[in-house]
Amino acid sequence: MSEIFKTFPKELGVMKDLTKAEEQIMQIVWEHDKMFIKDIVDQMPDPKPAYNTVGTFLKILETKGFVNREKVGNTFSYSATVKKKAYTKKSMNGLLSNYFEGSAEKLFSFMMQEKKLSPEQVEDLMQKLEDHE
Amino acid sequence: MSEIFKTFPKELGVMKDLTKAEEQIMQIVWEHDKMFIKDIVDQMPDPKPAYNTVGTFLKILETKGFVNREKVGNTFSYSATVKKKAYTKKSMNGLLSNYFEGSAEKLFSFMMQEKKLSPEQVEDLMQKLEDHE
DNA sequence: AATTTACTCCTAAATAATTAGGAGTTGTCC
DNA sequence: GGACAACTCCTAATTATTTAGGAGTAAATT
Repeated sequence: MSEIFKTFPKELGVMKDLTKAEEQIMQIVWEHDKMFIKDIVDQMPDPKPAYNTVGTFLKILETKGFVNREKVGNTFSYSATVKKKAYTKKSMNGLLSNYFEGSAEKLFSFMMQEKKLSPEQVEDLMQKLEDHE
Repeated sequence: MSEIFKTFPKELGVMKDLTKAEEQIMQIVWEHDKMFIKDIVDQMPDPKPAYNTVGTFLKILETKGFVNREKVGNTFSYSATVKKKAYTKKSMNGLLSNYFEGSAEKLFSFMMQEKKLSPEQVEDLMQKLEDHE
């Protein structure tokens, strides 16, 4: 693959948004490499949707390019094609631009203020990250 | 106000989600303390929605508890009742739990990896925050 | 005082998202 | 080999969201 295309992965440019119901299914698919519809239904919280409901969403997700289906015996298994990390990035960018003027610093500041993380914890974390590089 | 109620602000428990169109309006209302419908329409990007469309959303937002309207002369002005910060918190919590297993540390790590922020920038930021306390 | 303007309130059309049923196929199990 | 289970594909009903028109009112304009 040429270098140019690495700059335009599907994950960034063309990626659609997920609706809530679609996202719920993706969360399950992301956790399990390959899944059958019935296994997805099993993983859903009560009240569990009908088998065909999940099937419908998988078809939508397939046309949106989020999953791929593969014949296994006489049925199909589904797996994520868009990685969770890629969608996370997209979601973060949305939140960042709508709520933090696109500034990651503002986001960090917000998170710390909300007492989710103390300066000491950030210090430790940073240390670990620096060590990794 | 008694101490007890500070524990259960509307912002945390009962707060509804905004749809995309509603959120777009709120973004504008959040930036301006009090607004008339026509001023909101003016702030919308092209193609601008009809006056009544914005009015409809403001009514929905009022029933959802996000805005308050106030008679000014023979018309109404609208202002946000849910603060942008409160909704930001809710959105962040959603993202956090869906994409970072509820861990702010994981979010921080992700953000740094995505090169939105270098360790040095975090260092500086933390310094500022510590100075503030 | 008739016309225009700017708004209100109510209503509904159009589109998108969610949910699932029915008909048909294939394989399995007494 | 008939009954049942598990699946596919197609279709549609229901509900939520988005969009804006129409009728009426009150003030402003000429």
